[in-house]
Amino acid sequence: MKHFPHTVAGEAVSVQVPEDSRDLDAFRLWVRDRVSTGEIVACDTETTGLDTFSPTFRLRAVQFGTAYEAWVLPVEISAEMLEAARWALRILQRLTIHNAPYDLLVLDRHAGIPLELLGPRVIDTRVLAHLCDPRQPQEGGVGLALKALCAEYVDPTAPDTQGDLTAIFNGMGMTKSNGFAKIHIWHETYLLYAGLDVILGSRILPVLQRRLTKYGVSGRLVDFEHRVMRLCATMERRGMRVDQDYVRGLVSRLEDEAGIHSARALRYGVTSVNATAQVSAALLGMGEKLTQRTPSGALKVDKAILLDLADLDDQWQPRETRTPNPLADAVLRSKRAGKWRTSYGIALRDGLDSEGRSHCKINSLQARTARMSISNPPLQQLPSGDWTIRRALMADPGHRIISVDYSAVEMRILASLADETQMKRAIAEGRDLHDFTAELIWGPGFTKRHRKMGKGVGFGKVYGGGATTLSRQTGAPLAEVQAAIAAYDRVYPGIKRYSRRVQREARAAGYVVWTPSGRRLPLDRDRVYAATNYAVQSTARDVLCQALLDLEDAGLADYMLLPVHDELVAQAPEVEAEEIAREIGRIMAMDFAGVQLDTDPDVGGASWGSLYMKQAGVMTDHDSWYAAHPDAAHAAELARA
DNA sequence: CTTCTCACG
DNA sequence: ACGTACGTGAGAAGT
Repeated sequence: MKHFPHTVAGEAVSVQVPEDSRDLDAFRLWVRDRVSTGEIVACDTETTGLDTFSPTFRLRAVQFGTAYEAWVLPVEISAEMLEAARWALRILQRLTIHNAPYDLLVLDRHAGIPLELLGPRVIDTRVLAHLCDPRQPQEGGVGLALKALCAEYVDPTAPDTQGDLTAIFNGMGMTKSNGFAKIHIWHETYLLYAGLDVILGSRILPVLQRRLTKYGVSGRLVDFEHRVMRLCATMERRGMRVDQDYVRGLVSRLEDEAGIHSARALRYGVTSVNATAQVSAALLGMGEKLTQRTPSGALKVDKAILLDLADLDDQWQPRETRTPNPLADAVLRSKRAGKWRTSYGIALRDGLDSEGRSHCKINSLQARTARMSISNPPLQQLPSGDWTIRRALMADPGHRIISVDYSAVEMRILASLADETQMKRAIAEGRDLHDFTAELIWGPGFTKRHRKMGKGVGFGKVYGGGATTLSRQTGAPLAEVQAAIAAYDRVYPGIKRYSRRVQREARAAGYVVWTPSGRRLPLDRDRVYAATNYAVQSTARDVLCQALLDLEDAGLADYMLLPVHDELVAQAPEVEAEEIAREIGRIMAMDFAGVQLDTDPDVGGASWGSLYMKQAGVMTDHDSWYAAHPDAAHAAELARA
């Protein structure tokens, strides 16, 4: 047995590392004691990296611990060691893990402990930390990292285990990314830190629980978030099939396209299209005027500005308002192709599991407002105006892709929270909200432009923006925007009233917005106007999460693939896809405090991209299911027109 | 590491 | 009294 004494918060603690069968007997005795006392045991894993689903990934150690004692099981050295860890994971009824989805998926895939078995017994301290304070360090919060939480609440002198190990890796000629795979399993600091992490995890749990009680965050919300976390972990485990041949072709096409347009840019002296200083200098040299500046004072040359110079509208169609600037055009096209190639093409090409599936990370509780985020690859941010990227993602063989989204969910939630009579009436009557708004303000003869303005003002309300920004965003004259906002406030008095109230209540509560779900959202003192947005965005997120749980209760969890803010992407076998989509839509639809939240189910073909194809010919040419069902392609074209 | 840009809802 | 656009993840370039 290896034994490392250490100090945490001025108290002696001990890290034990079994080396053989006899040592494991002592471990088992310790585990039995923990079972009989009913203590919550902290658990953690050490692995070769973060790419849980990669074919080269390995589990190296499994740790268990309480406030004073940790056991580090180097499971990679023997089947017996792994079996002891598996036994402990099965027998321990109450565990705590920091960032549980990671370890749950590691143990599910690499230790044969099903997520469904272990998940319900785990309290995730990262979830508790988010419910206490969702702010990241850069936003003035403690953050959600175990290290930062412990420095704040347990022991400011506790070592930065991750950071220190990185330094050790560097000193041994390894990097942060390969060090966890290469460092020797008996490296003493590695083992000590592996043990300290569970001791710290064990100590942070009661601190966070007390804070939640103090703040008045309900146990119901804690349970809700744990269920959502587990359900998202099952989606992460399922992953999504990638059409690898298609992706390789896509990457190569985008590479060619980026090359052609960067060669065009080179003719104007721009050697790197992503170097904004080069681009702005070259444009000035061509006689263009650049007036907008970035926060740091540099000349701004973003997409909107380049589209103007290239005489293109936001759909990249010629506007014929000026002579197109060829450099602006080349930079735009080269940058887009380059970004799509690296951020989406290569991200989807690499990092797949052995079956060619992509397992994006679903962070079920991430943003300031509790919104989810998705990374590696960022599947929530794939281009939606064009089907070519999403075409790479496929339903399982014999299945079709389904998407069910909420209609104007944030506006509807705002109407409900604000109890805005007119708006609620429009929703109840099934009216298009932006048409209704335009008609209220400008009368039955309202134009498309009026509708767009009304919609923009609505967004401004949701975001807490003002006339200046809206005018800048839409390009509409300031006076016109101001008039529209005034008219909006006149026809929807409840919205302004609610906005004032939620800001007043947030100030009174110590700069905290409380959502209907009982979530506390700290507010920046100098951005109190964001209160409305926080309440609306966070509530919309809670609505989708409740819907996910309702779908699970209805036995539909196996069909889910990915949540996307106000939408669920799913799949179902061809023969029942239409029916499953309707059923998902029916269950997701709900009454939210007197306002109906409607859903819009859509069924595509074999690829996610098929949902974004507008013409039947494109569907039959580029999606295998539609190729075999051309009549359905024509029906889909009509439905999407 | 920061800045800028760009993809999404 | 007045006005404030919300939330993410990621790559490239430059310091």
